[in-house]
Order: sequence, then C-alpha cells, then structure tokens
Amino acid sequence: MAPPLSRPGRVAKLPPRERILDAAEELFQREGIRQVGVQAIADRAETTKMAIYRHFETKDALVAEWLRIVAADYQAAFDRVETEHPDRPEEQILGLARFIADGLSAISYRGCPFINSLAELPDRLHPARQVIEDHKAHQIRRLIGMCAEAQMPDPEQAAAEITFVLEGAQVSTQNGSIDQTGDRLMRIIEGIVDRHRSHLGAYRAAD
Amino acid sequence: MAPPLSRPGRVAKLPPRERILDAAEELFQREGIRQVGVQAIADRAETTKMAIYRHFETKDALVAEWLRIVAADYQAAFDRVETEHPDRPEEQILGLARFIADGLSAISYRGCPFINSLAELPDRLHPARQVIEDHKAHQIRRLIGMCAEAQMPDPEQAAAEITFVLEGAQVSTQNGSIDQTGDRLMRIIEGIVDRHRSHLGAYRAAD
DNA sequence: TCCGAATGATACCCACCGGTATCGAAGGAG
DNA sequence: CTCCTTCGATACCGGTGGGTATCATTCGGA
Repeated sequence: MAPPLSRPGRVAKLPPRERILDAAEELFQREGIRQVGVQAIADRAETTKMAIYRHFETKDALVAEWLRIVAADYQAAFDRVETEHPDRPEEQILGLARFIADGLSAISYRGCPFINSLAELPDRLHPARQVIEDHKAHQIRRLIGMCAEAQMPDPEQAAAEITFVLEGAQVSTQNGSIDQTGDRLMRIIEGIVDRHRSHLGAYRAAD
Repeated sequence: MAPPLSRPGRVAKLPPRERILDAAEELFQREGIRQVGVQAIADRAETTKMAIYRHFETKDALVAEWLRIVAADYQAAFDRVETEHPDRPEEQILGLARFIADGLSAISYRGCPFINSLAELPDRLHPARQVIEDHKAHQIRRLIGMCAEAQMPDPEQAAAEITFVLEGAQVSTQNGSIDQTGDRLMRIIEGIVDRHRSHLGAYRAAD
C-alpha cells in the first residue's frame, strides 16, 4: 500500500495524488480557482485528467482538499507560537502577526487563499465553503483565547480588531498602493496589544 | 439625442445602456464576475446580448465600467463627509467608518466589490485592474490627508491602520463567524483615531 | 412624411470546461 | 508466474462561454 518513497527511477517523483495537490496549490493560488482548468492541473502534475478523477470526486472536492491543507498550515503556525512562547499570550499574538507579515511578501500580488476563494465561490453550498467557515471559526476562537489569557478586558473585541487588521493587510498587498506593509502591520498589532493589555482601552470593558 | 425619461409607454424604462449597467451591478455583486454570463445580464436587463456588445467592447470593458461606477459612489461618500464636517477631520474619518459600517449589512454575504474583483481577476493587465488600482491609490491619499489635518504625528501609519481595519471588516462579514461587525468596527476606528490623535501613540513618531 | 440610427430577436461559430469511457502498460503481492 | 490494482493516454460527450452576423422593427428628427 505504501508507495515507494525512494529511488523511483530518475528524479524522486511523488505519488500522483501528492503531485496533483502540489500542482493545484500552485495554480489555484497564482491563477485563481475558476481560471485553472482540470487539464492544466494534470499537465503541471505530469499526469492526466483521468488520474485526478480517480483521486477526487470532482474539481470542487479537490478545491476543498486544497483549502483543508492550507488551513492545516495556519493551524500549525498557531501550534508553533504556542509552544514557542508558553504562558506568554502577548508573545503568541505577536508571533502570529509576524507569521502573517512574513508571508505577505510571499503571497504578494495574489492575497490570501481563503479570502480569494470566498470571492470566487459565491455559492454557500460549495464544499469548500464549509472548510473556510470551520477554519475561520476555529481561528477566531483560538485568538480570543489568547486575548483572554493576556488578561485583556474585552477579548472578543480585541480578537476582532486583530482579525480585521490581519485580513486587511493581506488584501492590501494585492495592489501596490501600500508599501512597507509588513512593518506597518507589526507596528499596528503591537499597538493593539499594548492598548488592550495595559491601560484597558478607552471604552467600558465588560467586567 | 437625449432619451425619453418620461412615459415610454408603461413602466418607465431606462435606455438600454443604463439597464445593462444596473443588471451587471446587481449580478456581478451577488453572483460574482465570472459566474455571470453575458446572456444572464441581457436577460435581467430585458434586452439582448447583441445590445450589450453595441454599448461595450467586451465583457471585460463592462466589468471595468461597473467598477468605475462603484468607485464613484465611494468618492461621493468622501465628498459628503468632507462637506458635512468641514475642518473636523476626526469627524470625517468617523463618518467614513460609519458609511462602511452601514454598508456592511447591505453587502453582507458578498463582501466588497473591489476585493472580490481583485480575487476574480488575477490578470494584472485586465482593464478593471487599472480602475481598482487608481481608486485605491486615490482613497488612501485622501485618507492620509484627513489624518494629517487631524494633527496625527504619523498620518501614513494611521491611514494604513484605518484601511486595514475597514477592508478586514468587509472581508469578515462574508462568513458569519463574526457578529456585531458594524458596532465592533466603529469602536475600533474610534480607538484608532483617539490613540493617534491624543496621546501620540506608543511608538516613536517621525517628528 | 421619410430617413436613419438605435433597438430587439434569432441563429450561429468556436473554444474550452467538467466529467466519462476505454484500453494498454506497469508493478507489487501471493 | 499470475493476478489485481494503479497508472498513463486518448478520444469523446454535453453544456456553456464570449463574441458575431443578419434581419426586422421602432422611433425621433428634419
């Protein structure tokens, strides 16, 4: 059952399913979901359309699987900052911000996969939409947890603020109108954390 | 030359070009650019595909024209808050935020046209991309101006912060994971303005 | 009244897309 | 060696997309 991970002849060629997912990730991110045809994915994965439909029910299922992988990457970032800064929630939040800020230049010119997919898949019944929704809910819940641990008086508001800024930064990288986005983003997040943590903000906190 | 604006028979029917643009606005916003075919626009405009191609070179040109209209709406909002609160730049910024916050429920489930179009049109040579880029540049410039007038020590940073938050809020309305988005948005913007205006922020300002 | 531009309606072209059917080659397991 | 699964390749199908050609109709202006 386990495919050969060693010397499959010339170059180490991954099994088809992996190659398909790699190709899909690359193409979906760069060209957009609807722009990329199944044939193009097959070509780039050095396989055939038929092989794709042997591993995935439909193109939509492939899209959903791709987003599931991307979501796992984000979750891994959450895990990493938590283990790197145990019991230091402010540091965890800043670590997340740096993760996004560092990724900005990498995904420049082509924004966040989730935001883009949301725009490209208006049908709320699309299988990928469920993946996105779950991921966003999970993410905001974890972020609220961090804010609460940091003794912020209104963790929901703080988490919402951070979420808005992170997503806005990812959107704004797509057009060149705003430069130094990464640095600006870090300074903004630092300001938010400082304000919510120390002087309890300008508005009434719930308890 | 001027088309009849009165009693064209039964219901007041606008000239075809207007009906086409109205239909395109509605459908592009709700279903997405690529999802909507030219035939669907013609049907909804109660005209024919042929008529569309008599008024617009290509579908892409129609998309660009649509975004030009949307951009004009946003500019009108800028104009309005400026005339409503002359020499009160903080009020102007809050007015803009309220404009976005009020629009949130209206565009709920289907985000900002510019952000969506950015995701749907990865080709940077698409005619609509130029429209978006110009609009964003113009908007950020105007926002920086307001921040400068409000005596904020780092107007570029403040404008970037506000931009991120506004765009992030529009993105986050698309999935229901964050509720009370409008109220949260207003409180966040108030906090930003307060911080940048009064106590000069936590970071060193560039003189 | 007459003319010409703008409009409406239909049929058509070609390319591409998602998805399926079929067949042969390969390749590991018993 | 043989069997059975996986993989590769090609051809095909129905539907739809953007865009064009053609012709009849309407209607305002001179």
